[in-house]
Amino acid sequence: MASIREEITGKIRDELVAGNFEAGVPLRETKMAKRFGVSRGPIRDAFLQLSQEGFLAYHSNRGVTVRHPPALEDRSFVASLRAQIELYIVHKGLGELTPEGLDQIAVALEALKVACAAKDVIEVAKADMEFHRVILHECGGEDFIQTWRQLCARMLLTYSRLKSFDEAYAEHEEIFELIKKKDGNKTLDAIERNITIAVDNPDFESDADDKK
Amino acid sequence: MASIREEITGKIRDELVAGNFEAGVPLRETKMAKRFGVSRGPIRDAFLQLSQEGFLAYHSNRGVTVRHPPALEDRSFVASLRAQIELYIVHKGLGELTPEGLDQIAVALEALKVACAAKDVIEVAKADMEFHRVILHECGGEDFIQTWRQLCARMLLTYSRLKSFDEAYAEHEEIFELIKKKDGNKTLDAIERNITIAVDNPDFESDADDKK
DNA sequence: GGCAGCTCAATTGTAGACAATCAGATTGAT
DNA sequence: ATCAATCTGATTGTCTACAATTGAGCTGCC
Repeated sequence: MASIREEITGKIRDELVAGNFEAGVPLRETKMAKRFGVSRGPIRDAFLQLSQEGFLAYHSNRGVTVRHPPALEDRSFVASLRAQIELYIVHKGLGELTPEGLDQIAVALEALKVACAAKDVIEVAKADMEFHRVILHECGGEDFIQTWRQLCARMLLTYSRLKSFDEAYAEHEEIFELIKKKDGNKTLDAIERNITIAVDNPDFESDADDKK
Repeated sequence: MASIREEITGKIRDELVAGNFEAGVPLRETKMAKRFGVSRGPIRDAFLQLSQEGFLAYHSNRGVTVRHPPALEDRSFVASLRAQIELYIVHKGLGELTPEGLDQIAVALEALKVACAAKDVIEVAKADMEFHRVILHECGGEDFIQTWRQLCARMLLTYSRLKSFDEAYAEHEEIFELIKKKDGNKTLDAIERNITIAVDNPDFESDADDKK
């Protein structure tokens, strides 16, 4: 069973991904503690962790605020870094992928299928990342997951799958099929397309952030 | 004045960089708390933060252990990611660098000079990173610093400037001079060389880490 | 009116006590 | 002797209370 801190961290993270909090507004330890019916301790830990993950901005003695998404011009760079990590790990670990690993990936893909069918954007975002995470994990990329997570966090602050849900799922299904075939080159291509394609789309509000 | 948590985090981080703790051994909250004469609260926070930064490995209900350095084969990839971030930020922000910013960089460079003169490897490592950090900061790269920090942490777990102290300093001085001239291309080259050159050197113990 | 300094409520930072959890040792049956 | 269940000491997880810090509003002087 997960600790309170982990549970809370997950729940708050979900809400941040869902966009329930406006960028820049402060989150109060007391308020969150009351809301979840726990003491401030675990909330504090969760805030600290989410700050490190890149979702919140920590201000000494003044609490945390919801972090602004990256500037438009930086987003493709973030995506590029994330893609590089995934490609590196999959390239390295695809060979040693175990049948059990494949099963795990299949489970994650199934979750994505359900989320897409339900047209639940938040669940799709979570399942999308989880699918990629499982792949990295099974390919032995544990060492890079923290950094990968930070980059994902930045992307999730403006998650926007412009394609239809069906297409989004199809993309990931293709990746899975290629992984099963252990077709290295095609797998890498498919992953790269999947990560970078969603970024180059300026048909969203600019989210003009005021620095500081 | 910094909070206890921040002070403790810094001190433990320094010791980790210095290699005072062997990889894999657990750090105990109680022991640290006694050692620094504070309660477990700030220690806990520090452990959590250092885990996120990549220095420690967090195990649920079982505390933290000193993280193993990245596998040899992964190190150049880590360096590459770090270099890309620095290059991207400097490329973007070199133009808007203010005179005050230049002063800040000069201060950091001076600290590196002192550390090199003293032949204090730990201080050199810290000053080296701080020099780069200030540059990123002054070039408006605040948004990427957390990720950059993680990558640096991985590199610091096996910091080894094989060159002489004088050469190490000279490299950074060159970077500073090029920045002053706002010579974009040459600056980027110099930074890239500085980051990646220290990695391709297998004349160190392998640090053969057992996974898990 | 404008501004320096003060006051105070709100909020985060830290301490210390208690509860939950885990790994290793002990016990006991087979 | 082997192995599973239990016990136990050490360690982390959480809670409550208190201290320190911040920023906003007030006060009074110019």
